[in-house]
Amino acid sequence: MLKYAILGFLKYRPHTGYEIKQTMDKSTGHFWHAKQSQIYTTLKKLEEGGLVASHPEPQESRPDRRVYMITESGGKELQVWLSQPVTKIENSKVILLLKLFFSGKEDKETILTQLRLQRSLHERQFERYKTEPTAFIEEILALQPDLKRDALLWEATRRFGELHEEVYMEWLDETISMVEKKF
Amino acid sequence: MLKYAILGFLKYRPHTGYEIKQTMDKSTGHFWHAKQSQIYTTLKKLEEGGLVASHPEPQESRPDRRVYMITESGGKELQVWLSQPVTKIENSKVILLLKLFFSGKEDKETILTQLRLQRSLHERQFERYKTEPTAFIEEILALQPDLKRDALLWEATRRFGELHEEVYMEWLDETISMVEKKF
DNA sequence: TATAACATGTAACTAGTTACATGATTGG
DNA sequence: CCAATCATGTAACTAGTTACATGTTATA
Repeated sequence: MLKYAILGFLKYRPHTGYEIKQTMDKSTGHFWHAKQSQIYTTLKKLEEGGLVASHPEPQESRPDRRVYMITESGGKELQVWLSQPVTKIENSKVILLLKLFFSGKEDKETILTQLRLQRSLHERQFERYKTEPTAFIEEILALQPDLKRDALLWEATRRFGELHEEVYMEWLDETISMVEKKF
Repeated sequence: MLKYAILGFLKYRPHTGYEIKQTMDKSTGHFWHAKQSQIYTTLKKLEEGGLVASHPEPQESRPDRRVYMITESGGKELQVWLSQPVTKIENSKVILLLKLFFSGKEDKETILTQLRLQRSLHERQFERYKTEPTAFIEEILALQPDLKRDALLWEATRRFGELHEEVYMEWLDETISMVEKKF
């Protein structure tokens, strides 16, 4: 899938591997991410398959960069993927829930510490999703006002993250007080 | 991580690989799942590491089963894992959002079809989370009333799934009407 | 009579993570 | 002067998926 994320970013403009990582972290970070190393290996595979093309760009006083562009065939592959509906819901993996599920023999305080730590982590994340992707969207829209439709969808994905963090905190609060009372 | 899920189930009672798959689907399915093949290979690795032990159980008129039990060392490893706090929030991957993010050039109807299909899938899933794990919890609690504490936590994880599906639907409705109006 | 459920496993593959290796420049 | 940023890549590994292989029995 990272393949399509990369093609998607390159559709807007050429990127180096390093830049893809940065753009990804600032925009799709809360629903799609990748390590730098995986980005480089995937770019290589994409180039072998003719979906992207690259050229080295010498820089003064900086290491050389390799700039990647999407090819016509890459554009088509992206388009086909985008037009296909997602026909199933993905089963996610949540380590916290797995641990909690098997924690019946743990003592009350261990569980509460666990849940309270998560509460603070998600609170921070919630604040992030309200500012970071918003800044990203406004920044790009100021330079390219023709991306209004894109920006509406970007905002929708940001909103998803916000709602999810909100409900996560709600659930943590609910669960913390349940454990406090009934354990 | 599947390793810990398996140890967790074996802590309650011995299971065959086949049974682990079934139990997992009915209980942790919405936040932890695995393919049958992965369960078998993981059991094998766990046995090599001495964390579980197995013996074959001949059956009349059925293929033989291999029953796995947790060992003392396996119990300890589980215990250590359970007591460690989860110190970061995991970055999830949501294909639908990735697709939506790059769909600025798709036409309105393609996007709406996509979102409406998801709406119906999540509605079905929502109904499931309200009944399936509940039935599982009650079934076990009827046989083993000493698992009351465990059952409280199981119910909390079920509630998480319910809340998440609810907010997912909320977001889909919000996004569908946004696309209808502004695209 | 067909298909779902029971039952176990291997092989090949794809995806993703961690660790290593290298090295210049800028800002505090 | 130290940490962060810029910049690219490989190797080894872990996790997970797909496909293949085999065979019985209960049930609709």
